[in-house]
Amino acid sequence: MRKKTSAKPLPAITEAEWIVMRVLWESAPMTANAVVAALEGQSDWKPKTIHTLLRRLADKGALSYEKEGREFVFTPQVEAADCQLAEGRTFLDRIFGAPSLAPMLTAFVEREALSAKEIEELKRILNEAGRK
Amino acid sequence: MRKKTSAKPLPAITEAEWIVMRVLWESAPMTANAVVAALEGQSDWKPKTIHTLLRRLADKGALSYEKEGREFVFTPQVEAADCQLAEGRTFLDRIFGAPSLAPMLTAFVEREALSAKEIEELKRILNEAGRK
DNA sequence: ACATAAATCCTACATGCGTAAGAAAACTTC
DNA sequence: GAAGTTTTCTTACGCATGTAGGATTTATGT
Repeated sequence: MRKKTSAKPLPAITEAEWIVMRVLWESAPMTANAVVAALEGQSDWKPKTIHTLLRRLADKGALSYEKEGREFVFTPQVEAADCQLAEGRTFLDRIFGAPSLAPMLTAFVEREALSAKEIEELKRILNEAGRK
Repeated sequence: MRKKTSAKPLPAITEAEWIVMRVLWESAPMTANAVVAALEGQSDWKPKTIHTLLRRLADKGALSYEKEGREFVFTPQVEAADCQLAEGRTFLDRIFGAPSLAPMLTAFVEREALSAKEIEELKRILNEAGRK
């Protein structure tokens, strides 16, 4: 069975929202306060700001929430890899004019932005990909 | 002599502006009208809109312009690869939380978003990078 | 030089996003 | 069941961005 069969359209996630989503993807389900606590130190947002972001994400379907005692508990409704892939394609299109990784990799190489170690890691990832 | 010595801060380029910059990087120097003509069909912007984008890009130093007869001629003042690298790092940070290409490549692989041909091309780019 | 056409300069406006305060509701504890 | 505390809901506001119209200036042909 193919993966893409039911492909619901992914919600647009803004820059600030990505920070929140990354926390959720790592440790969901989480209460609003747990998210606030997790972001302590990583951002200087007021709790109210984080609540706003959670609500907006829930509004657009990126998160679900259900009451658990006194607090809401949030859970991602979209998968990280799907959103990352979609954002990646959009990004490549915007910056390089084509949804392919090659021009991006070329730009990094051209500016010597990759260490030897990173190059090895990327090769390893590609080799595993090819072998499947 | 190192490359980064004079690193002036790159201007922030918005989504719409990237489309204009890509045209300029390909065929600069260009008059405003040449840019408008080049974007004919690729976008449904009114000429005035494109003029506004050119002006904003000039304002922030991404383009220079000088009068050539009746029209201005625009030339990029920043290099594509530099901007692409900077945007790429920002993007990787925003989406994956780290400025490394590996997580992005992993996400693409994980979703089987790369053809065998693309994988080969990426490997080739990496091999050339390593050999320098 | 004057009219005309073409270019540039200034101004504008809606929407989205980052950021958050204040109001209202709900749960807890006495 | 009233008071206090904690959560959620409603509302807001400035700035950036996409999108462009109108006013003004500049070149050009006669």
